[in-house]
Amino acid sequence: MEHGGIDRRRLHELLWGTPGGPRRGPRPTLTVETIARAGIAIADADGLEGLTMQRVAESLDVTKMALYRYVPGRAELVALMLEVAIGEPAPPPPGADWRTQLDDWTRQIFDRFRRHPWAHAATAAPRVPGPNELAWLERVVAALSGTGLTGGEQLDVAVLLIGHARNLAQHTTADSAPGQDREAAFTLLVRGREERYPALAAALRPAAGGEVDDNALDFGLARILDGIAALVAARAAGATSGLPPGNSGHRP
Amino acid sequence: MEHGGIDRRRLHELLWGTPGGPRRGPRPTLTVETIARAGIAIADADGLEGLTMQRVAESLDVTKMALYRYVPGRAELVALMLEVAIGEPAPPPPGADWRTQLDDWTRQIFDRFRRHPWAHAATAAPRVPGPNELAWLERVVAALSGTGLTGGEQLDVAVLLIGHARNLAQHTTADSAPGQDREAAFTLLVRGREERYPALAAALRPAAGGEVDDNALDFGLARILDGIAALVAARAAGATSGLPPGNSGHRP
DNA sequence: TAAAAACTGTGTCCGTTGGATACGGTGTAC
DNA sequence: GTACACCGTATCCAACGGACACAGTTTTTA
Repeated sequence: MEHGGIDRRRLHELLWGTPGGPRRGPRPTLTVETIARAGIAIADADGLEGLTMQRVAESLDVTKMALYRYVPGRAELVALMLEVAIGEPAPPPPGADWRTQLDDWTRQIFDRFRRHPWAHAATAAPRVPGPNELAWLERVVAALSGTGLTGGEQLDVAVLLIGHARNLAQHTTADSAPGQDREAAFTLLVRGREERYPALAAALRPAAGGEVDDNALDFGLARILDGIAALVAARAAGATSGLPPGNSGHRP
Repeated sequence: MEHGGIDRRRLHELLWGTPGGPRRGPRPTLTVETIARAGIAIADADGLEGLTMQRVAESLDVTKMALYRYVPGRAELVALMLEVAIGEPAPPPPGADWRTQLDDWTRQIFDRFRRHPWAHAATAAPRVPGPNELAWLERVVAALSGTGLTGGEQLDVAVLLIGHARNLAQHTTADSAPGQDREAAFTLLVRGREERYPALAAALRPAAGGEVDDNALDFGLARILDGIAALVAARAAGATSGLPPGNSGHRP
């Protein structure tokens, strides 16, 4: 199944189209957003593979085929669900510097992804971005507009941060502590294979210290923001001496 | 479809089990690895939703049900495909410092993910790691064992780097330049909506500079490694003064 | 050497899925 | 008022993952 790809034209119209004027015929009993919210509820509970057109229709008290009057197919429905589930970003805290804004931004989008575990799989393929998705992006770029970073670099920062948030939201499966499950599973696998994975065995030993308060989201975010801060500082220093904002990577 | 979850016990046996001694009955015509490689070829060409048991069986000249003698089901097949497609990591360049090693490591796993676009979707759900996946992890931890980072932090670095590589492998869809498609698509969407996305519009303006040689992988990787370097330096300075390796995040 | 046991690949069957299509009812514009 | 556009529904279909019983093949056991 998965009959063909997604209908980009209709999806774009659904994401960006205006409500439209008066129309003929009977009044629609549903809305695209209503359908999307029903799908979100199902996917939140049973994951993306538990989302069937039948179940969505049942939860709305309509027939399965009625949904196709609003949505071209299942793939487009998932795309619309994503746009609705991500929602609008909260307004930035006024007067905060770029680092505080990006820190806050990453944690917010992390929360959204964690609330909807299926969102990770839904964003696995290249897709048509919706208004909300662009609004989130706008916030990152706006936070960085004061720094010396170029436009392309600002977008790269957004890609970097959203990737980290999304990745960590997947690893943190809501139920227990962020790193606890991971380390426990690894410890079981490495046990008896210490000669094959010596460094891993050493790292998993309790004596390695620092496991308490381990939080992969905080750790990675702090590292990323540190790295961005270093670049911002370099740009600020270079701008006064007329240095062009060229390649600042450390590729050996 | 997607009949139930994956059979963790059989998958663990398939990933970690030994070849086993002599067995009764007719000799098997297939191998699990043969099946996995056939699946990889199909998924590489037509994506994960083009992967059906029927097609895998046809490409191996057997019946669909014959595959179930080797693999519990489709989900487990995908997991095995992932382990085979990722493969063993290349040996680290001898004598390289941790930064060079991690840089090299990230680019290598980025390449693997880019070669198999379906791998991103295959790693969307929490899974049972295989020997190869653990070997990749081992390399990161080994590279960092000389630094002052704790075991948990070393694992966090691995999560951070693999997340970035995987994320960028998705955005870079092999065909064209890494950031070109992205910016072109964004520009089209923002056009006519500059008042709604002002910062984004400014960032996408050609006058923003720096678009040339834009590479999101290089950019993010350099930022991450810069951030890790700062932590390593702080740990090295703190170790001589007896500072405990506590929280070094910058949460405001 | 004969028989039993274990394992293989195959054919048949089933429930569920996404989706196409044709139909009758319903509301608006001319 | 009437034609037309739109709605929800009922029916139908192909493709999918998988269960199950069966017949053939090889090794172990008696």
